[in-house]
Amino acid sequence: MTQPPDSSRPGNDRITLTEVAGHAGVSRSTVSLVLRGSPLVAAETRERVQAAMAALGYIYNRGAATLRAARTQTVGLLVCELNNPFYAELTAGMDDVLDAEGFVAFIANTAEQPERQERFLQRMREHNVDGVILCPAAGTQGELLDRLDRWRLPCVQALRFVSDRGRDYAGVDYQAGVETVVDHLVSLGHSRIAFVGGTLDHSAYAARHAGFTAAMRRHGLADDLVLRCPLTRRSGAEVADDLLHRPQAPTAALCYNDVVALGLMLGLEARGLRAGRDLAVTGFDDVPEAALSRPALTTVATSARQIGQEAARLLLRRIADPQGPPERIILPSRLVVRQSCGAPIHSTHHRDLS
Amino acid sequence: MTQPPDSSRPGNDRITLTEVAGHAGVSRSTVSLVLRGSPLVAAETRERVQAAMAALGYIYNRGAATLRAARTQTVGLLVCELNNPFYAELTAGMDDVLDAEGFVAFIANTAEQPERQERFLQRMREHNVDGVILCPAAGTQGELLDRLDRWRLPCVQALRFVSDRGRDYAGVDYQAGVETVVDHLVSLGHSRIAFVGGTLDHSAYAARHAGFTAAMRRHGLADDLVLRCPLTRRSGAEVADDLLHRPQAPTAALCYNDVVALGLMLGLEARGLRAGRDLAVTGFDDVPEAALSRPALTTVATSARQIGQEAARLLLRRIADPQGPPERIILPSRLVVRQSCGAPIHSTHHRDLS
DNA sequence: CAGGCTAATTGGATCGATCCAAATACGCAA
DNA sequence: TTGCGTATTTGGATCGATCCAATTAGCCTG
Repeated sequence: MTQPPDSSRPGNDRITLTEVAGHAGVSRSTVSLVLRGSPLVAAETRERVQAAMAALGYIYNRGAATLRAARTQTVGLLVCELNNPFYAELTAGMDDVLDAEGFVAFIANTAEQPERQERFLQRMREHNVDGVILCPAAGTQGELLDRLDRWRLPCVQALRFVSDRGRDYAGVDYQAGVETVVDHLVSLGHSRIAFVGGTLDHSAYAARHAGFTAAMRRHGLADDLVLRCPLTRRSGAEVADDLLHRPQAPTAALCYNDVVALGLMLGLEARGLRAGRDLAVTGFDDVPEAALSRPALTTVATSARQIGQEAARLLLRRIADPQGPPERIILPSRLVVRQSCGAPIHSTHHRDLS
Repeated sequence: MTQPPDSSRPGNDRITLTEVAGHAGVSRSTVSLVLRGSPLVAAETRERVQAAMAALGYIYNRGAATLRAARTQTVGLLVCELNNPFYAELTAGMDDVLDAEGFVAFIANTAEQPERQERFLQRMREHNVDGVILCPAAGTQGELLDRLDRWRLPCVQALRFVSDRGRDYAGVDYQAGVETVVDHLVSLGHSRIAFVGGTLDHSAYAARHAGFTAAMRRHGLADDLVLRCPLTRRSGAEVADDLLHRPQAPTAALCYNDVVALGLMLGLEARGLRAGRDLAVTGFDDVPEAALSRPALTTVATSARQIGQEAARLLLRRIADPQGPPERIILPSRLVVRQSCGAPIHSTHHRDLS
């Protein structure tokens, strides 16, 4: 009927700064200064306090600190598609930089759902994050960024943007990447080139499509062969028929990303056709499988990890200086020519491994 | 020389519960009760308070709440290798469940470094997480779990464990998975089978190796052909020579995971050999590339996302009831027979897409 | 030795919520 | 009208840190 006599109340055993102060024979204020590495404290005192902290097993209570101090040393990562290996790499890159600066990141997978993204943002605000890195879900309204401003919540957009006017952004030069691919295909003699894949509207789609259009026009070629389809292997495979049974069938398919390209190659194979011989196929991202498929996929390499690192760096800078000038970091991409575009097939000895 | 006159102090504009109370004409206590959904509050009052919150744009300050309340609604995710697509999927699964319960997760990539893992754990404690999901870095000492106990920090191990005696764990039945592979290879007539890959010692390695040994002995076969190598494509390729130039060369290589297996297949090819014809090759994980390689890789499918979900569920249960009985969830794996093990080659029409 | 200056330390108020015991309001029976 | 039980509401103390103005200690100089 009563509490068990020996019941040690849960969580009551946490050592506080006051207890450390008692043990070290100084005031709370001094311990607090030591915690924050203030130069005001005498070396001898500092050591005594640190010894006390070690002896008692003191753990800093950031929640308490946050109540007074401005910062929490936390940031939010809102990723539009966490299960995609590309974003995994990106996240790892962010983690590298944040860890080095003593920050911890909340992670959230918005799964391309704006309302989920909204929910997570609220939650992050409740947790008082110092800023967020956002890969905006497709369909995100531009008004969101204004709200972030009003909330005074520093935000860096990564890989995609709702708007990048006057805002921090880290991404890849998708347009130039696609243009390089077109140039390469044209140099191989192709003139009917299709742009394949992508259903959602966001800046990353727009940029690639713009690259396609710009390069085609530059070469005086028609840029109207655009097939939108979901970014899955399956849809890539299914689009093969549509592509080949047109009045003027293209001789090359420039795919939105590797996943679609790999799917398309499977679709061709299932029809007894082969990429690189019957249809030139190219991808985008250079996922590990690209080097591995037969024929190996010509694609554009982007360094996901590095983008993650840059985005984190931008955010930390913005947190430190909210008024500073906005920065855009656009990393270059790199054309990786393999066999799927019809270039001469090399010996497998030279295939790249990862 | 003085502050600009209009300088609105940063962060001073946050609405507090007290202001909501004033606006709604009730006390702070009442607002607090509304926030926590207490049934004590009269419906009419509740509505008035909620209207005030909406009108003022109130944001709950969890940091402040944490100071008094026991819970933070946050957990930590310590992943040993975040950039691996497998873990990306796992993380997405955890996120699904945590989101539904209103929790947010801190993420940390330990990158197989115990000291990094240690650092993150301290940081999570500072942030007062309610619990952690741990994929222990290779080399983690068993003593860590005791410390977690002492800290009263609920912990669920996932995919690997340091020790699972009396502890929560969610993972895959690696041993059974490997045994199935051995059985299949034996049924195809193989008797000299090598176990290839893995350098780090952890439970996931031990379980697979145990499966190999058990099944081989069961069939009365020698289980001593074990080649340890790093889990990269490159090492997989390099191991091919070693494998083939032994006095009694094996006829099958059961690889630790798909990455090594895919590498090994490339190594064979570079020597003019072919998996499934000159050497049976199998993998583990069923990564997307497995279905895509030529020949397609026979492997064992595990559902990463589901494991993530289960691990999160276990953790939430443990947080709710710290004294409850420990639970182990072992999900089954599934043999996926493709061409790399020497089974008859099917038409590509039947190849599975993802 | 007083006075001034720097270096180091300190106590009390404070952040924004929760907890708890106590106060108040209301309805109804005696 | 009083008394009492139930339903609501409330003020003050509290969590564990930080901030700030004020104090104390130590040293040098004239």
